[in-house]
Order: sequence, then C-alpha cells, then structure tokens
Amino acid sequence: MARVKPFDLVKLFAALADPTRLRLLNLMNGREVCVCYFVEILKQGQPKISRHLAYLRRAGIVEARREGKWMHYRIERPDDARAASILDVTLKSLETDRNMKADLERLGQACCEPQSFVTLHAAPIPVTL
Amino acid sequence: MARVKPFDLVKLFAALADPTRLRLLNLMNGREVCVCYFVEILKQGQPKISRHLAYLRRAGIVEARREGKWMHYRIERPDDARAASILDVTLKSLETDRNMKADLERLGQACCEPQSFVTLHAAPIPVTL
DNA sequence: GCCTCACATACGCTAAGGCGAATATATGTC
DNA sequence: GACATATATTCGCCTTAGCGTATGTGAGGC
Repeated sequence: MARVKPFDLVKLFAALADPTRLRLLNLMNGREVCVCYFVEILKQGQPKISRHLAYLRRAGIVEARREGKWMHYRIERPDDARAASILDVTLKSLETDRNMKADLERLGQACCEPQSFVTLHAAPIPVTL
Repeated sequence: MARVKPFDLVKLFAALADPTRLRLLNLMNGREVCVCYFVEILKQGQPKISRHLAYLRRAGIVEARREGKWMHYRIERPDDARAASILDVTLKSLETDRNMKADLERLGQACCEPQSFVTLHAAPIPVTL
C-alpha cells in the first residue's frame, strides 16, 4: 500500500497566500463559524467566500460540518507536525494584526445581536472550540 | 510622512509557495551561497534560479552581495516579528525534510570538491553565517 | 409536490506567475 | 578596445487563480 503523501508545504503556503483566506482563518481561530457570518463580516460576495473556504479545505487545514441549512467551518490542525507548526505560528501572527482584531470585534458584535444584521436571521452563533 | 507599510504576510506566503524557492531557502539556511551552486545542485536552468532569487528578494527575505563576477545570496530575517517567526518555523520545518537534507548533502560535497563539478571552476565556497 | 433559504459550483473573463530560449548587463582578463 | 564568465532580464507561451454572474444542490417548511 502506498504511504500517505507527506503534507505538501507548498500547497499550505499557497493556501495562506491570500488576504481573504487569512481573514477567514483568523475568524475561525478557536471557533467554529457559520458561512453567513463570514459573508456579513468580510462584506464580500457569498460565492467568493465559499470558494476560498473550499480552497482551504482542499489544502487540508479546514473542516466543514453541516447543520440543517447551515455549514460550519473550523480549522483542522494537520497531522503533519511541520504543517501544524507553520499554521500555529501563522494564526498567532494574525492575532496581533490590527485589521484582524477589527474582524474579530465585528464577529463578537454579530454574535451578540444577530438581529441587527439583516442577513443573519436565525443563523447559529459561532461556538468556541 | 507615511508610515512604513507593515510587512505583507500575503507576499511572504506567496514567496514560500513554490518548491524551487523553498529549496533555495533551505540551502541558504545558515549560509551565504553563490548562484552557481544553486544551479549545480538544483540541476535547473540559471535564468530560472535567478528569477526565483529575485522573487525572494522582492519579498524581503533574501539579500544579495556582489563579489567580483559572483553573486552571493543569504537569508535576511525581516524586521517584522510576525514575518520573522513564520520564516523561522518554515526553515526549521524544511530541515526535517528528506529531500531538503539531500540538497544540503550535495552542497557539502560541491564545497569539498568543487573541481568535480564542471560548472564550478573557481566559484567561491559558501560561507557559514 | 413546490418554494425558499443557505451554500456550492460552473462559466467566462482577466491578471499573475511559471517556464525555456534568447538577450542584456556587469565584471575580469588580455 | 575585444572577449569570456557569471548573473540578470526580457520575450512569448501556457497554466493557474482570482473575480462576479449565473446556476445547481441540499435541507426545511408548507
């Protein structure tokens, strides 16, 4: 039986080399988040968000879970230790970023008062992991 | 006066998202290396090597120094702490990679017996930093 | 069944990036 | 100056990837 391919670092870096995907990862850092929140907070088209989430999933660093009509996304630490450490450091770096902090703040607001956002009717609140 | 742009992480990841560039960085890890060695060890065209080195330089993680006809390249740790930590972890990850180790071994051989490589006549030997 | 909501995917376009081949530039030698 | 060496850059060509728009799909409500 063929051995599992060692995690492709190039693919990992390619996944990280996009501003939208970094924002998504930052929002998912420590939380499981519903797609509709991404759309609302990043203020970008839903297809664009979905495509980037699919990209992250193909890169092996994000997992999805369906709950009724909603899809929840969360970060999945790769088994490969090297990839995991790179992802860890990246997430830590994002935490110190001004704009990333602002995104998280808006996520907090959206969670506390979802009814204030027209697009978030009965959307499930992000759950801390 | 406009503040210096905070280091662009996206650009950093884009620079890391290429197998050739990762190999180059691995060879420069702890050393200053002459271009001709890269060409010899990676067994790839010289323009290709030069282009990737230029890419790394534009990304702000590599510096060049001229010595006569030869150009020496070395890794330049970015001032930005976040970028530096990501680069550190990346280099550390590369150290554990099988293929990267093989590259370093070939570099060691080329340094000890440069005359065995037709293309490395009087090329300056890589210097540990 | 039909309709709506939440999300995913396909399509057509454009820009970026990788490649090899050819050419340009810089330095050293004579 | 002419010439050789080491490296950089330019030129087409092709592939990848990003975008918005339109369409497909899966779940829930009726």
